[in-house]
Amino acid sequence: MPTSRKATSLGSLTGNVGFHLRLAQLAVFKDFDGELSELGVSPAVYSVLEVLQQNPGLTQSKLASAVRLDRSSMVPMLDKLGQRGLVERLASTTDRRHKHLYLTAAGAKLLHQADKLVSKHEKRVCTPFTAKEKQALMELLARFGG
Amino acid sequence: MPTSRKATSLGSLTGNVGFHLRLAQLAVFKDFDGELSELGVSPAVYSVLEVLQQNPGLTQSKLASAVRLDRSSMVPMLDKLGQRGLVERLASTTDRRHKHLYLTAAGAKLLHQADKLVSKHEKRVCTPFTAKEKQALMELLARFGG
DNA sequence: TATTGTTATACTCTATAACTATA
DNA sequence: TATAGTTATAGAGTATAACAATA
Repeated sequence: MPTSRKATSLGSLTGNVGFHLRLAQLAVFKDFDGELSELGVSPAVYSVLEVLQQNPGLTQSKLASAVRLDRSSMVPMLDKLGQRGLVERLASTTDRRHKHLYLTAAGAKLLHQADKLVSKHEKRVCTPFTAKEKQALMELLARFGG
Repeated sequence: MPTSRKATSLGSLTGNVGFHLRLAQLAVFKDFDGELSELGVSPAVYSVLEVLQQNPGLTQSKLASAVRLDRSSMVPMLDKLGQRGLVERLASTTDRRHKHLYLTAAGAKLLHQADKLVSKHEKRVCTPFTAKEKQALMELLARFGG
């Protein structure tokens, strides 16, 4: 028998939120990667740099919870960013368990470049939406408790 | 110095689609897992079972592209489902490169159980939305080209 | 030559648990 | 006892490249 030419049916997956979130994220992350891989900036790296710029001196655990990673997952990531000279870890003087995180000048510069590319990426990825629709989408997504 | 009590600011991440998609997916998949882990059904497994029920006899490559995986990633997954007695691979009689996939009776039964739990999960995860809002969300997500 | 399923392999992301040093 | 960061480890998920069988 020849393979059927009918389009594959997705059945109940059509109404499945998680499935559609995954497909959307796949498309969006792929576009992100196409735009920012030349800078060596993944979505996770971007979120870390951005949060550190907004919150200089943040501790590792607080950073981890802000970007929704385990604090143990933060360590190798910060190791790499440290090796690249983008982020500094400074031991706290008052509570020596804490390390305060700061973007270096190189980190701030890279983030600035990344911001421009992220803007392009966001615009491209959101071409299917009007400004109102994008706003509505973001607002709906936020309700999942993210 | 005591650690700042201010909420961590997310800066431009607030308007970042990919970041919000990730947070939403994290929340949704976590809920899915809480409901269906007892059945040994992950989101990926569920999507495969559902697509096979809808499209009996599908080949591996077509299944892979339907659920957006590489065909090589399909192999270990189908191995596991085969070992669990949920899915059969039948060599095609006409094109011996193809293998046609079928849900077994056990697979259909498990999917039926899963469907009920997925319904519960979907309802719970979508409590923040009216029916109209959910529909709007799904429609917006679909526009990413997923 | 091209395609299907397969294998071997490796990489990314992430979490869990246990350790250390502090508090 | 509790917390911050670390380490070691493992698991899931996924992809790439190359191979055998077949078309």
